[in-house]
Amino acid sequence: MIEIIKEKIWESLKALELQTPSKSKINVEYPKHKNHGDYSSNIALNLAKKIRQAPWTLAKNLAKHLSTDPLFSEVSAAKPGFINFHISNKVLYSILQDINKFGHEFGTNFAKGAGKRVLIEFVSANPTGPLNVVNARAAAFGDSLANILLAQGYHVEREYYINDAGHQIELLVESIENELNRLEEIEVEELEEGYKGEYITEIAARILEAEGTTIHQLSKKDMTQKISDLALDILINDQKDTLSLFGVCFDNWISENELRQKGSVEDVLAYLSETEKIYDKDGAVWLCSSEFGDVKDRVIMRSDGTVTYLVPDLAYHITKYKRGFDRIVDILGPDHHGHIPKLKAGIAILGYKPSLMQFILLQHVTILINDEKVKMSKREGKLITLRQLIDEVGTDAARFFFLMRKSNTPLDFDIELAKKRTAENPVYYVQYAHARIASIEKNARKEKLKISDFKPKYLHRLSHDEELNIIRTLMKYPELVTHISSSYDVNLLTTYLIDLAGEFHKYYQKYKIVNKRYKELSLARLFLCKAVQTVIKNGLTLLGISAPTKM
RNA sequence: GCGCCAGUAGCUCAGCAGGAUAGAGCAACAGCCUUCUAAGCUGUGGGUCAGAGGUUCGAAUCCUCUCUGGCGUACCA
Repeated sequence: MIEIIKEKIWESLKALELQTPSKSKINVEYPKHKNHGDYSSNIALNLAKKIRQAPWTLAKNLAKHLSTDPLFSEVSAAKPGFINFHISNKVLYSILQDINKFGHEFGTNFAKGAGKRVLIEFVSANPTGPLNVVNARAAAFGDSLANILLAQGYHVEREYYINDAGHQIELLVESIENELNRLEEIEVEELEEGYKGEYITEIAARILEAEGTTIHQLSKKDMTQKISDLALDILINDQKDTLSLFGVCFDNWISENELRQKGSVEDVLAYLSETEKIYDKDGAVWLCSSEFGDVKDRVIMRSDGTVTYLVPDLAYHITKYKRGFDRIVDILGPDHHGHIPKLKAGIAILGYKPSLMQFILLQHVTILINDEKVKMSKREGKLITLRQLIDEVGTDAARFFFLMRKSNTPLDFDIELAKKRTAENPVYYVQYAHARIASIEKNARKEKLKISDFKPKYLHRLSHDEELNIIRTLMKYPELVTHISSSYDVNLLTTYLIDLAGEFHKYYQKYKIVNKRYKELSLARLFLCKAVQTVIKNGLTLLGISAPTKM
């Protein structure tokens, strides 16, 4: 609708033989106050200076010209020079018809993405333990964003990068090996840094069960390899299972280990040395990242000859470029933001366009139980895992809660609230609106009111402010989804659904929907309810949350 | 020190593609179930949008500085 109005304004300016700005400069927005109409534009204020005309006169002229358009019931000029648009009821009614006609496709806009290829990498947790709450936030966010981009016609691939190589894996294997020995009452020494927690014991026990004591007959090297293979297999599969419980499925699982075996690390080092943007210092090899926006240069090869994390990560990102994506999105945890400038610099040095990459940083998640913050420590193995979260509050509530906040603000996750089955809990509030409508429809069937008997001419029975306002809210849905596909503010959809559900609950409370004495009115209201239900369901689906018909 | 993110009602936060009187939920208080699910609804109170400048016809929104908090600033990943 916003686009249509922009178009209309542009045509009007042309018709009035005024200087026309580019359409993208025309601003149309939702006014804060209802008596300012459904949409408003400040075009007269912005253009006044250029045209040397008072904004007020310009606004009046434009309003007069636009008010003949059947799209609007009223177009008026307001105080300093705003133009306020009131959409005609007829158009509002036609939106309801659109919603019920398009059903689950209402709110899609495939033309926007037009098949452009987008890669979204998210979660990518170390396979050194179960998924934690920040991983969970990333999973909910990345998956929902992917859904939204898909609905806008982008060709999206969800990707998980498995960091199954490097120092952390060595530590993991050492920890398990130690635990294995401990289980068999072989004397062990405490590891200084190593992984703790029940899952280490569990994995050790499972390996023991699968392999028996024969594992000790292997050479040290073979045994380490065996443990590594088995442990990673267990951990990665556990992550996959948990994610799928959470409703998240990845298209690609990329293994760092495999990339390394293909020699991509050596390749990157070779490319880098050709660029002359690396140098030796203090026995290590450094990258001139500071020339490309980083705060300082970075080591890429340590004095012991091993490469730092940056190198395989560059190798990995090059594969993203080579696969020809139009947009590369990385969703990262809060502890990774220092990594972005290095990566961008490296990419630029290697001759790729850093501007194709977009980074989304998720902030911390704090778990609250009975208003108390739960302290977590990975080293001690004390953490709340995604699996526990799913068991405690369920996938629907967890996903909704993770998506209520902007990605770049910290999130407090109140477990008690997420478990509540009352209006305080926004998930239930929204889902209940959907279920309630299903229930109303059931009641209508009992009363012999069939939605198939509905006729468009009944729509004018929807005349209350509440009814028209609900349609206005429904009308915003498609442009909201489009907006989110560029801004990545997935939280706006969550908020929108809460608002829509609220409007509906209030309406329900005030007006009787099914009343067989007033057939036309009842059918019109059922038609409205159906549309509300469709939009709630479509929205929840994008968020990866179920829309139950009974609660 | 430098960098990133944030600071809006008692609490948790929306709003920040500059707009016309700053919003919701919770908490507090007062109400609504012989009526399509009370997992719901109605009403009341509550604010120097951290502070100071600047840009603008117009700033919670953009810019600069200050203060406060979180994180980063590894030859960790």
